Amino acid sequence: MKQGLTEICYGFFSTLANPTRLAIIEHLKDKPMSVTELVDVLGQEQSMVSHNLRPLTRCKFVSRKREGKNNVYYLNHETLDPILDSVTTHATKYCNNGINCTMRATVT
Amino acid sequence: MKQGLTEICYGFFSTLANPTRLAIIEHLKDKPMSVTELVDVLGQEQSMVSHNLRPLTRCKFVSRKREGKNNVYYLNHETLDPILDSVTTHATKYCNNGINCTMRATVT
DNA sequence: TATTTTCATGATCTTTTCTTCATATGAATA
DNA sequence: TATTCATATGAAGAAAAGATCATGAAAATA
Repeated sequence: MKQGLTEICYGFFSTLANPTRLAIIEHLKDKPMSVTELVDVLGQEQSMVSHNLRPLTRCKFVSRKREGKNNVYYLNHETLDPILDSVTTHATKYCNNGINCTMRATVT
Repeated sequence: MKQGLTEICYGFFSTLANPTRLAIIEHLKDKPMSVTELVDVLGQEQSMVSHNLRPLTRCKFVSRKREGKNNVYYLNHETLDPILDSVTTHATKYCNNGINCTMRATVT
């Protein structure tokens, strides 16, 4: 049974709506990296990086591959490149690159 | 001063990461609607609809136009159509249309 | 201008999500 | 096989976001 667009999008966007996960994505854009490498470049705790890799993996935004003693994570460029390009275009055109944005979605 | 991609994306995606706001977007895809009309089709409280229209407006996903005694909201198709198409494509190809997805991003 | 209709906003409580600490697991190497 | 390196997982307190109730404000109309 096919789910509605709203539900699918909710899982999709809420996985992306997190600074740590976005930073991971931004780094994986350049090259695949192991957890330890991500920990180094992000300056975050290992458990935090691992915790955040999980939803990214579940939603297929990244894939994992065991290489020697490392788990190396690969970005799903096919999905994410066009999406991130769209965001950039929108931000440039409508948001002055985010300068005027609160960067929060709070409903109030 | 230009903000990093991560920050811009965070505002962008967290605004989209909400079922009510996504439902609003889905309805506005068909045609512009007033708040009262949205309240009717969504079956949600008026204050809730208004509260959720705010971040959508701030992020320029919708625009507002006063028409008579109504505030009519217009979807930004230019930004949202390609994005939603990308999500659908991803869901079809990688997620079996969301059937296997928890639909939540929870870190644990 | 008083009233109604339409919509926005504020405050508060609830729920969800995040962060951190502690610990477990698994593969490689000594 | 004991140890180490690399990573995942669980649980719990903290923080953020959401839902609801109450109220305020603007435009149209009577």
